[in-house]
Amino acid sequence: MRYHSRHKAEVRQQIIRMASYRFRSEGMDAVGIANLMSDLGLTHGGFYSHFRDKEALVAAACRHGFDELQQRLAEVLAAVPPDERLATLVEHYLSPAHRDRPDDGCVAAALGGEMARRDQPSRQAFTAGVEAQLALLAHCQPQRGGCGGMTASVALALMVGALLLSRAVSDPELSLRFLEEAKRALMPPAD
Amino acid sequence: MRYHSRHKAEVRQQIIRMASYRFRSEGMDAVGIANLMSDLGLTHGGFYSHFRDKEALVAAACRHGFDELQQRLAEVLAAVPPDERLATLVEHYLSPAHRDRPDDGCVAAALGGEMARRDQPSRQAFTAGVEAQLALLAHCQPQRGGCGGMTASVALALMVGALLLSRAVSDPELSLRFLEEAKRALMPPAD
DNA sequence: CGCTTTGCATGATGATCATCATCGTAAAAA
DNA sequence: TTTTTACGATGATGATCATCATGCAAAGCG
Repeated sequence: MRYHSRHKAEVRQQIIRMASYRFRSEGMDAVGIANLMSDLGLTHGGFYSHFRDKEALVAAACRHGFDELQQRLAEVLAAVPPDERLATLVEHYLSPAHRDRPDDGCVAAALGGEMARRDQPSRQAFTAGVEAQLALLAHCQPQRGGCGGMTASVALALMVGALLLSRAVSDPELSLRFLEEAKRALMPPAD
Repeated sequence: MRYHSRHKAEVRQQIIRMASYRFRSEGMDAVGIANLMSDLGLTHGGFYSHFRDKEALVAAACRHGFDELQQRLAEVLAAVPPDERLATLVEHYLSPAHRDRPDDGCVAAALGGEMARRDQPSRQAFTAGVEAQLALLAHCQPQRGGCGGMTASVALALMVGALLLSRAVSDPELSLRFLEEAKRALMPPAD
């Protein structure tokens, strides 16, 4: 090998990382291979020695995005007493900061809509990520039943939907309303 | 004018109608002008005499999609006693049939993710549609408070999120779980 | 120090994209 | 019947797309 043996793997990782950001912020169709590679100081030629096609990159980027979030969240939640974990997670997920940084945020909310139209490999990677999110959510329910009596899948659907709508809507007030009211619905109702 | 005076308006309406279907089922970026026009037996040339640019079509298609749904729902709900309206709406929205026909379904669920990245005109049309949905939802809450104690914006976010995830996920069982559990959460809890 | 290996660059392919300028033609108006 | 008018067809523009075939140059191995 002409570079040290890790080099190819490192470049591959960089491609995936950059793709996972740009896909989330611009959409998967809007990011071209050549443009993406040039972000890393490379040209489009080498791409196909790393991935069979764009679909393979989408799947890898999807996995990477979920893994990264999962890991980051696990760290944050571990530092918080168990009965505050749900509140911490919800507060973070439904914050304006998360709304305004889709590139660094939840893959499900950023790419869920387009995922429904993709091929099997990508959708499988996406599904695995969603399942991991569900497990994490179920794991930090304060007591039996879950978030204000919701199951994990209901809580996830609500969070994803609220974040998605808060991003799509052009009225800042309505945008905030989606975040705030979802937050309230997810937090334990009593003081 | 060479055709009868309604002709141009009719063609315009057909373009919008077709666009609103194809945008929902294929995504707004994936549908090209030339391809869309050829669906109507026309060529790409005349498009720009109907719309300033593609963005204008997106906004119009968005309005059309919401209007159509709003009208169809209003008809269905009017034929149902007030205390069954919420259940009817939820049952319909979270049905596998709706999941499997995005082209004929909710604009918010199909295009919400991509809407966040579009220009102002489209997002304003989208926002107006969302507001109409919220009003309709608030209007068919069975009693004070709303769907199992949810506000309209929470109910909408949950429905949109559940439908979106049920479409994106590749596991049929998980897909159904999103629909069923969201349904349960939205229906009045007591028998 | 030369050989082999291979990651990446170069460039081509053919397709599609949004947009616009031009023009024929068919229908309405006269 | 003749004139007018504008819808929509044709074709060009320049950009970008995913994908692949070829070739260079550098790094590890001998």
